[in-house]
Amino acid sequence: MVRKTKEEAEQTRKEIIEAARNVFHESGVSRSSLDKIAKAAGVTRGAVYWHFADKAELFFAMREDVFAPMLARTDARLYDPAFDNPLDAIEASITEFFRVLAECEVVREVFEIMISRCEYVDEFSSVQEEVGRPALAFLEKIERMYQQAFDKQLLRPGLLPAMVARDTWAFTSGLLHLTFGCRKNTGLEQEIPAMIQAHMALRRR
Amino acid sequence: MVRKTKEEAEQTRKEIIEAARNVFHESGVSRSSLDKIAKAAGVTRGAVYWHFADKAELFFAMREDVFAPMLARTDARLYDPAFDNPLDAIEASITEFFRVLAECEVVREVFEIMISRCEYVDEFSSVQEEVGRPALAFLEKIERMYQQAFDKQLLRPGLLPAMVARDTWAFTSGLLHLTFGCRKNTGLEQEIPAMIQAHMALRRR
DNA sequence: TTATATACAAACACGAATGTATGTATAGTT
DNA sequence: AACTATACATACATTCGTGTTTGTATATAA
Repeated sequence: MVRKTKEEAEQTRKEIIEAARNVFHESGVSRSSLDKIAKAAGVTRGAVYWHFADKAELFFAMREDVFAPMLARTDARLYDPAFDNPLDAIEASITEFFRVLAECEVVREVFEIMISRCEYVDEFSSVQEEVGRPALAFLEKIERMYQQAFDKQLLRPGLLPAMVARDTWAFTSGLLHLTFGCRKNTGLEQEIPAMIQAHMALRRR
Repeated sequence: MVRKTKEEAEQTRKEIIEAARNVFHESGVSRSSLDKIAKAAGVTRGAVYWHFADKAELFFAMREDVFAPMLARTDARLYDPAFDNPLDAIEASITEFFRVLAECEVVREVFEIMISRCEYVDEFSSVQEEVGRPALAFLEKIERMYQQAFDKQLLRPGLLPAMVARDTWAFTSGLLHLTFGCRKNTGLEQEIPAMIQAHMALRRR
């Protein structure tokens, strides 16, 4: 029962990625042997090595599957022409990010793996850059939006776009990390939309 | 040349912890074999197993060495009676945290290990709780401080202590994570004091 | 129709890491 | 002075994971 059709092969590829996500999330990346992942996917290591060069490549594939759509969704809100107030766009974009995070378990698992179940050394140190780049990009995007808000006199007087952008940048990053770090202790997730709203209210005129 | 004196034994214990920190930081916790750590410390695995039950216990010891003093220093600022404005105390406490982080490489290495070179599963999942607890405690502390500021009418009108506390909480966490995530890309570290000041200025009357 | 590349499974070879058990010289203790 | 616990070093056994190689049935292209 070998030599599947192309569609079937693509299907097993997806199943391997899904299994990897589950095993990574359960055991951490380092302790997730390819054999464990293969068995979780109902295949052997042969199949895994056929589709992916090694564990790192499998990890990257898993990550890319959820990262790109996430960026697309948040950017769609950020640049939604329906908002004539840039501050509303920023708020909507961040809110959308955490909404997806709360609603989609796959996304949540991948983020949790990347935040607290992966060691960024050697082959994986590039992951940190790949995560850092969108983070930097996000900073630049919202700085431009805040600049627009500033030009439109929508920012509270005395506030500089660069500074409030960095503040929002840190706030967002912290919120993301805290959702995973202190998840069981608090009902933080329920409060997130209110926190985002309060954060933005701080800088509205 | 065995059976050292008690002081010498304590010294090798410290050297093992220091070696562990270096190796953890270089290779990540998972890929740091006890043999590698032992050799970095100039001893054999026998010595490591004599002082520590396993890698996790060694990790905990390394962490505790820098965590407790850090908490003491930031709390000292937070509760410094010299500040009659609680907002100044909060600002000083956070500033102090990042000042120590910038100045002390040992502290920086340990935090970097904990943030991006350790997988929080199995034996290490308890670490996440131990880190989450002080984080929660910090939230409660600054919420009380903000409450005092509120009572003294030092908070900008319309702001609720609980909300600004959470905002500062997320901001601080994000700043910490971003210093390691985007370190090489930007000169972020230089800007941190200004960012903290701007963050606090947002909520001052 | 035949040939070939595909999509895996199965087997192999190797290193690396762990935990433990044992050896041993000496600092402390009585 | 003799004894014992200490502070390691050394050796052993075992497990686990990886990368590669080989085998093989079949989809697919010619």
